[in-house]
Amino acid sequence: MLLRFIVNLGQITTSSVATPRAIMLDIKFIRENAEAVQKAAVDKNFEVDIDRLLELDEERRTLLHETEKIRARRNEVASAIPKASNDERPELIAEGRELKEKLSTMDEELHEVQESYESLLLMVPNLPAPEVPIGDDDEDNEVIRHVGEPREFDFEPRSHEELGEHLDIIDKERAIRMAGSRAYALKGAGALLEMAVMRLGMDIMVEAGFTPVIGPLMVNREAMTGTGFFPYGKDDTYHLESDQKYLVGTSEVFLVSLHREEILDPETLPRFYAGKSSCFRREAGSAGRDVRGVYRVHQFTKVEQVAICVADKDKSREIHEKLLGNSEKLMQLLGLPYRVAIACTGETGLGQVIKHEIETWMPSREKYSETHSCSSLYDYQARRSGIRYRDENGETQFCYTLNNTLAASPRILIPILEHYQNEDGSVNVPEALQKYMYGMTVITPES
RNA sequence: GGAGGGGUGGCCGAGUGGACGAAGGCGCUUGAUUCGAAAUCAAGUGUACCUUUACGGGUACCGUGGGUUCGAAUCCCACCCCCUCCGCCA
Repeated sequence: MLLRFIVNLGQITTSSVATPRAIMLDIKFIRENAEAVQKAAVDKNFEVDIDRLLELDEERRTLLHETEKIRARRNEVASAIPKASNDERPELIAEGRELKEKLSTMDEELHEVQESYESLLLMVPNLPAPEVPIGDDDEDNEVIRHVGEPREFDFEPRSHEELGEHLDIIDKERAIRMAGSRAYALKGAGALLEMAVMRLGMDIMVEAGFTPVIGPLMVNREAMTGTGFFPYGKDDTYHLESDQKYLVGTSEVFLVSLHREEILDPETLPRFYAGKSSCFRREAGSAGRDVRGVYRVHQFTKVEQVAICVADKDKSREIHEKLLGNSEKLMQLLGLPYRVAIACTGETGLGQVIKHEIETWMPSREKYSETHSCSSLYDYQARRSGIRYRDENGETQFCYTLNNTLAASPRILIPILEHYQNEDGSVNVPEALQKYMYGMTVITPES
């Protein structure tokens, strides 16, 4: 089985040996469900050796126990010294010195074990929900409903690329000249169209009670690891080397990280956020794929939904449907034909429990293609990010997180342009977008 | 970019080598008082990991990481962040 990602372990740093933080699936859970976890990794197409992890866990705990015993004695000796008589003191100091030596070698060993352990732990995937079909690629996704019908053209429809050029609203040639492959520029009605979709999207979000957020697009490694994009997604992420910052591939990174290392008041849950941001993706390993048009680009704009809720599967599922519903609402307002599918295991990301994709009909591709992705992660991100709440027993619990695309452009412009095109190469503006387009109803080369 | 100041618990704030997981205050919880409340008094009040059937015990955490020491919130080094002034700037 081909591995989806090439893993770079080199730069993962771990938290201190003395205070291991919960950073992944609960190790106790992994211990008790080793087989299921290993199966999840195989089904999801991630390579991780659970047996090795458990071995390291065993070693780690043994060393932890031993070092803690030495530390306890060291503390005892150290506090006895000031009270000791002059006769006793040299002996105690000698013992302390000895303990220090012992501790330093053992600590080093523990450190190494801990580091391997945590690196491995970061790569353990979350378990997919039972209803997720097992499979390798999107061929194995399970379509659960269709909404709308692909348009029957009584003329030869043009691709969005042709339309974009004809209308002079998508300029790839000039953009590529200054920025390289997969670059594009939206001009005139093209730029307005993108902004219109984003504004419509944000209106839906605000009406639904989501808090709009514009957040940092350059973030540190902790935010990337905390949201589960590192270590696996590292190759797909732009790195600003001189500042040790990374460009986010989605506003999910800053929306989830908003509450990093916080204990939230459960009264304030669930929290709903809508982020609007540029998104940056290197698209590593996809050279030569989807090179036509603006389907797969390095930089795009997105309105994203994020929810943080209590650790309850039913509640999470309820919110999942709500997020999905918001996106479908947008699609229906845009009047675009789409279908909804459950992503199979091979298409389900490291932390994802279940993912629904909205796939929109794209005439030029002659198929439904992904425009939205709605994911439940349970406590996967919250563990890594330290987002907790206090339950009714006063115990801290990790929150559950979810996210879904509300609208991503320019990809969403593809079905809009292609679906609403006219025989003369003009494009009708969907009614829902007209008010954000200064009343423009049709895009022509002159408009 | 240059010069200086600073990061301690939910908050404020003390602490410059041992009695400090950390004074004091505020806040919060519980109890006493009260018909009830306020005020007052008393007790409690961080996070995580390891261990234990349990009661409990242990370890770590004073921005982060290293170092010195029998012993570090306290001393040393590096980094991160915040504030003030200067420079530059949408």
